[in-house]
This record gives sequence, C-alpha cells and structure tokens, in this order.
Amino acid sequence: MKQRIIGPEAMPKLGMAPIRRRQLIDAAIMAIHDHGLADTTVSKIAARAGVSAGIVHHYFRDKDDLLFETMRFLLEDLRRTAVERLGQARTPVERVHAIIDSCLADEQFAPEVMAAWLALYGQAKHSPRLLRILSIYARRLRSDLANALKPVIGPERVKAAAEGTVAMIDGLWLQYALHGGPDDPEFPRRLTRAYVDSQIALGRA
Amino acid sequence: MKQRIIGPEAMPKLGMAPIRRRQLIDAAIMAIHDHGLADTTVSKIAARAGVSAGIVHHYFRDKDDLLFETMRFLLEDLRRTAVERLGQARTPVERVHAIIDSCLADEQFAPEVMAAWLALYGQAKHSPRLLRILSIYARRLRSDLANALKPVIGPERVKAAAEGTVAMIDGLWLQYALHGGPDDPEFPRRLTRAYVDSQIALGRA
Amino acid sequence: MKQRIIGPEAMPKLGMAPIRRRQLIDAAIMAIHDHGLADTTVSKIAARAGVSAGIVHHYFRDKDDLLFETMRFLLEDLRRTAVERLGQARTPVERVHAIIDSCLADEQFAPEVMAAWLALYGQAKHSPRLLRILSIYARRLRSDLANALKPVIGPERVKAAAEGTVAMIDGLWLQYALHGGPDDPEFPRRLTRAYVDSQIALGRA
Amino acid sequence: MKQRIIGPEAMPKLGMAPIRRRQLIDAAIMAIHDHGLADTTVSKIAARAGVSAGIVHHYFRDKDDLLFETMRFLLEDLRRTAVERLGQARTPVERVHAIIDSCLADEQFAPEVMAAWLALYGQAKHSPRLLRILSIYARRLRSDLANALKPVIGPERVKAAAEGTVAMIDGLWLQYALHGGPDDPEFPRRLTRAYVDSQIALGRA
DNA sequence: AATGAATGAGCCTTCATTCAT
DNA sequence: TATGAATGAAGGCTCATTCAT
Repeated sequence: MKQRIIGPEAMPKLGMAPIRRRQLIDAAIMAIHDHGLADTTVSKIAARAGVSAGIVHHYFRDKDDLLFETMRFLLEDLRRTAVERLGQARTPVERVHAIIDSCLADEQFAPEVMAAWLALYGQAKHSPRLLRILSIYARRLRSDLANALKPVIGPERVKAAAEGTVAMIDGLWLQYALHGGPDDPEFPRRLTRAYVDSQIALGRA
Repeated sequence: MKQRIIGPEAMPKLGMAPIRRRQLIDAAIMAIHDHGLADTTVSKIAARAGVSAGIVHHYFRDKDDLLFETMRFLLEDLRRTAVERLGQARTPVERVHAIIDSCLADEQFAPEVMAAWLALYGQAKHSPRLLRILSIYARRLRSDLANALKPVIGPERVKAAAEGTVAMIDGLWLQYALHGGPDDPEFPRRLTRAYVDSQIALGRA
Repeated sequence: MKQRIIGPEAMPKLGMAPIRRRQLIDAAIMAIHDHGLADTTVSKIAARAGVSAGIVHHYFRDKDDLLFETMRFLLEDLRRTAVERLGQARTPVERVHAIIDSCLADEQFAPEVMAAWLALYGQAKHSPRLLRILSIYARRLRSDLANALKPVIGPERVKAAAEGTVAMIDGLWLQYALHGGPDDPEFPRRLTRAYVDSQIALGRA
Repeated sequence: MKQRIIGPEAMPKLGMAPIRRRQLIDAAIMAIHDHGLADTTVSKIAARAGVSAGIVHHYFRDKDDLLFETMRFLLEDLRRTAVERLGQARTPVERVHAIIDSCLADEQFAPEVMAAWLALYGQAKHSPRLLRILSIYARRLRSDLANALKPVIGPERVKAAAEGTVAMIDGLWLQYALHGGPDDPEFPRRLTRAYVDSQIALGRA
C-alpha cells in the first residue's frame, strides 16, 4: 500500500494518467484511514501521494469523483479476487468457500482497507452513485452464493442460508473493522465455513 | 421541517437544559440521516431543532461534543432496552433471545437510527472517546451473551457461539442499514435465533 | 482591588446602582489585566464581579460605556490624589513634588492599574470620548506643573521643563508597566525630582 | 484605499511569499491605525492589502502570527536604524545621540507606526512571544546606551543616567503617540540631548 | 434587581476549486 | 504535466445584546 509505483526522479510525460490515478486512490485510502472520511481533504490526499493539491483536478473531476473512484476500486478489487478464486473452485462447497475466503481474505483486514470500507458504508446512503455500485456488488455476492449453494441445499432454504452466510461474513468483518483485525485471520473463515456446513447439513436432511 | 417539538404556548425559561439537549440530539440524528455525517453542520442541526445555531454552544461544548452525546444516546438507548428485556427473561434461552430481540428491535431499523449508527461506526476509529464507549458496549454485549449461553453450551464452545451470534446480529443489521430496513422485521430475529438454536444443539451433543 | 464591597448574602434592593457600577468597574480593570483589552468580554467582567452577564446592561448602556467609565475612573482617581497632595503642599517645589508623587504613587504601579492604563492609551486614538477625557487630564497635568514651576524657573524655560518632567514621569511609568513594577517605588520619584531640581538650577541661573 | 503596492502589470506567481508577507504586515499596521488593535480583523487587513481574506493564511499561520510578525517588523526596523547610526558615530557623545535620534526619528512619529507601537505595548503583557522580543529590544537599548555613556560618566551614575534617558525618550514619544506628532520633530531630540548633556556634566564633576 | 435563555452578527479559519505560469 | 497562488464560500464558534420570567 505504501510502496511508490515509480520513483519521483523519472517522470515520463506520457501515460501518467493511470499511474497517477492509482497513486491518488491509494493516497485517498490512506488519508481516510489516517483522518477519517470527514477530515479527509484534497490537500491531505495530495500530500500523501507526494503531489500538489491542484493536480488532483487534472485526474479527477472533483473530490467526490476521486472518492467515488476510490470506493469503486475497493469493490472491484474484491470482485476480482472473488472471480479468480471461483474460477479455481471445482465443487459446490469449494465455490462457497472461495466466496467466504475472498470476502474474508487477509487483505480485507488491512487497517487502511477496513477504514475505507467503513467510510464507504457510512457514505453510501447519501451518494446515489455509491449506493448503486455497492448494491450491484451486494447483489452479485448473493447471487454467487445462492448459485453455489443451490446444488447442495434445497431451493426453499437457499435464500435464508445465503442471507445468513452474508450476515456472518459482514458481521465478523465488522467486528474486526471496529475493534482491530483478528489475531488469526483463519478464525473468521473457519467460523463462517462451519456455519455454511451446518446449513448444508440441515438443508440436505 | 421546522415544527417545534413542544408547543409554543409553554416555553419555560428555566430548566431548559435537558429538554434542549434532547431536542438537539434528536435533531443531530435526523441531520445525519438527511445529509450524512460529513455534511452535518451545526446550522443544519439547529435548523432541524428549530433553534438558532448559536444556542447549540450553550448546551454542548462544541460540535464534537454534541455528536459524541448523540452517539452515547444511541448506545445507552440500546443498552437500556437490553437490560429491560433481560430482566424479564426467565430461562437461559429466553435471555439469549432477549439480547437478539433488543439488538434487532424494530426501533433499530428506523432509517435515522441506522444512519447514525453507521456514522458512529465510521467515525469511531478516529475518535478515542467514541471508540471507548463503543468498545464498552461491545464488551457488555459479548459478556451478556456468553453468560446466557454458558448454562446451555459447553464452556469450550461458548466463545465461538457468542462471536458467531454477535456477527449474525451485526451482519444482518448491516444489510438493512445499507439496503433498507427489512420487510418483515421478525425475519432477522428468527434467523439469528435459528443460528443460536443450532449452536446449542451442537454444543449440547 | 479584590475585596468585595458587600457580601453576596445581603443584597439590599435599593441604592445598588453606585455599588454595582463600582463593582463592575473594578471587575473590568481586573479582566483587562487578566486577558488584555482585546480579550475582555462582558461575560468575563461579569464573572469577575460575581454577577450574570445580562445585568451589566442594567448599569451601563453597553460594553463601550462600561469600558469608558472604567477609564474615567482611573483618570479621576489619579486626579483626586493629585488635588489632595497639591492642597497640602506649601512651597513651589513641594507642589512639583506633589505632582510627581501622585503620578508615580505606589498605587499607579499595581499590575491591574498599569494594564488598564496601557489599554487606555492603546484605545484612546479610536474613541473620541476616551481621547477627550485623556486630553483634559493631560492638559491639567501640564497646567499644574507649569504653574508650580513658574515661580522658580524663568518663563521662557518653563514649558520645556514641564514637558521634560511629564516625559520623565510617563517614560519611567511606561518601563514599569511593560517590564514589571519597580523594586523600590521611591526610585522613579527620586529620579524625576532630580531632573526637576536640575532644571530649576539651570532655570534660575 | 485599495491601491496596489506593486503594479498590476507584473504579478509574478512565484516567490510571492516575501512580497505578500511584507504587504500584509504593512496592511496590518495601517489597519491597527485605522481601527485599533481590538477592531483589527483579518478581513480588514486583507482588504487594506488588496487581497482576499483567505490568502492571509497562506503566508501566516494565523492572525496572531501575522500580528506578531508585524510587531517584530517594527522592532527590527527600529533596531536596524539604530545599528546603522551607531556605526557612523565616532565619539561617545555621538553614539548617545545616534541612539536618541533613531528612537525619536521622524519615521517613529508616523501615525500608523505610533498606533502600532501603542498596540504592541498594550498587548505585550498578554503574549509571551511579544513580551519576549520587546524585552530583548529594551535590554539592547539600555545596553547600547550604557556602553555609550560609560566613557563620559562615572560608573556609579551610568545606570541612572541610562534609565533617565530611556524614560525621557519613551515619555516624549508617548506624548506624541497620544496627542499627535510633534510640530518640530527636532524638539524632542533636542530636549533629550539636553538631558543627557546635563547628566554628563553632572557625572564628570 | 437579576438571571439564563436566545438570537444574530461577525470573526477566524479551512477548503475545494481555478488559473497563470 | 505540475505547481503554488488566489479566491470565495462555508463552517464552527464567540459574543454583545435583548427579553421573558
């Protein structure tokens, strides 16, 4: 999170846009972690990225745009991980575990990431764009989970099981987001898998 | 928008402090819901309460103080409900249900309350005072839950069961906080109770 | 300066005006000493006097009025002392010494008094009322001094000697006002008397 | 009222700091003269300098910082003049006269400068930073004066003579600061030199 | 006479944004 | 591309003043 993409000594004039945008998004995540969303200013983000405040508006329409892109980055990063792991899963249960493991992956417990997600949650209701991408992500997660559970749980119980699993994932994550990451990051994953297993056992019967 | 909480006919000049403080706390909750914490200003809160912006500083040291008291009000309100319901519970399982039902009570799904809690969560990491009262509340909840589960679950499984239950409660609540309150507020309570029951069944064996 | 005129337990309803006014003037002097004129507020003055802020406007038109009366009090106090001492003086030289001794009397080196006088000086140019009473006082002082010197100094040198004496008085006082009262309050008086004596010696020749 | 110090044709965007700082210090002196320290606001200073109020905080930490730098400017300006004139003086008496002439130089009787010095005096007791630089200046002045007087006055009388001279300088200046600059700016210098001469005459004997 | 509640104006300061270089 | 200067709009907070009690 803190390594520089390229050194400050070599600044090619072309193709900087994606690099700078990514730099600024990283800086925004760090600034939110350091100061909280309410106290995150354009200047602080720019300082974190090692650039001047003015340049931010060359790469993003305005502050809101930068913050929106930051939130989208978080969501897409998570989605990418989930898709990757799902691609490697072979059985239904492996698919469920892939989802759990990507939602509760080690990276999701990085303090900067947790702070940014919490900020995203707090802000979503007051930003239609934010709410929209968050809802899309949430719908996909439920859909993936339901699809994975369908083969092993009776159709009338799938929805409740999926809801419960999402709740377990988010609830565990929230604890760590509020009170500090887990000593053993495997613990929440194990707990959630156990829940799913119990649901499958129940659903099969 | 600007209706007065208490009628204009009786405006006592003495002993206004508790009335005004409560008025302003209510207004703060509404303002957070309307604009989000980051865009909640003292003026907006005062307008919501139907008073001038200046008077806020007669009753609260500063904006942070008002917001802190608002958050504390939410926490104490929840705590009060939980203590009441626990007092009426007779069996261990009733005690567990009392906790679930107070955390997922209908009032907790009021849009204003959900918005304020989300804001509290997002802000806690950047306010020692906030984090402190939130941690106290979280510790009490876990303690209550563990005590209630102890008689019916083997000691080596109590902690995991309590953690799981808290996660289920928070996770379900979070879904509704983000995507709108439940159609049937009984549903999340039923789901959580089912989880606890399965844990008890597992724990007993 | 800090003793209460009357205790708070016995509050006669009649004839309070002069007492309260004097209390508030004393409190204003102390507040100016404590906080500086720029940071002296009505509330601070009222608190110093042990009354509520609102009551100040029963005894003074507004804050400016209170401060003006405070400054006038200082000037009249000094004038009263000078008149008293002049009345007891018998010879021309005694009259000059009386003026010196009243301007550099021990009371004039009280920290509260020095702070208030400095504030008066800084404010005078921006308050016509203040400048007026200050000028009257200054004119009287020069006049008294010239009259006292006339019998012992040639008329063509009286004015310069009076100017020099006033300068010596004010200059010495200013040092103490800025850097703390004199260890030996007799020292500045002696120095000024020596100056006058040298002027008389010169003037006589 | 709003004329720019430097022409509008050349507005360099780089290296504005020293120019703007000096502009703002000048504007602060004028604002203090116009309104008095208590009524000098950042907006008034900015308006005097022909810039927006916001920009003040680009060049000074806060209002206090600007006022402090303003006061320091006055002190350093005076000190610079004194050092220059002392450098040109050849004899002990010339050195004393150099000090007198710099303290009572024509520039010191400019209304804006006098108003700012008075404000400095009134504020010093309530600002440690201000008191500190004022004390340093005062100490240097006394030291310079004592050194200059040492060769021509017996050691046991040097201190009193220096004190008296400082008092004469400050006292005369104070008269003009309060009641308007001298018709003949040479007059106070002559009077002070006469005092010093009399002290030397006395000290030699 | 005295208080505390209440207001409204104004001040300092911050900050997103624009612009000339 | 990148910067720092500059602005203007708020925001938080203070405070003198008024008023009902």
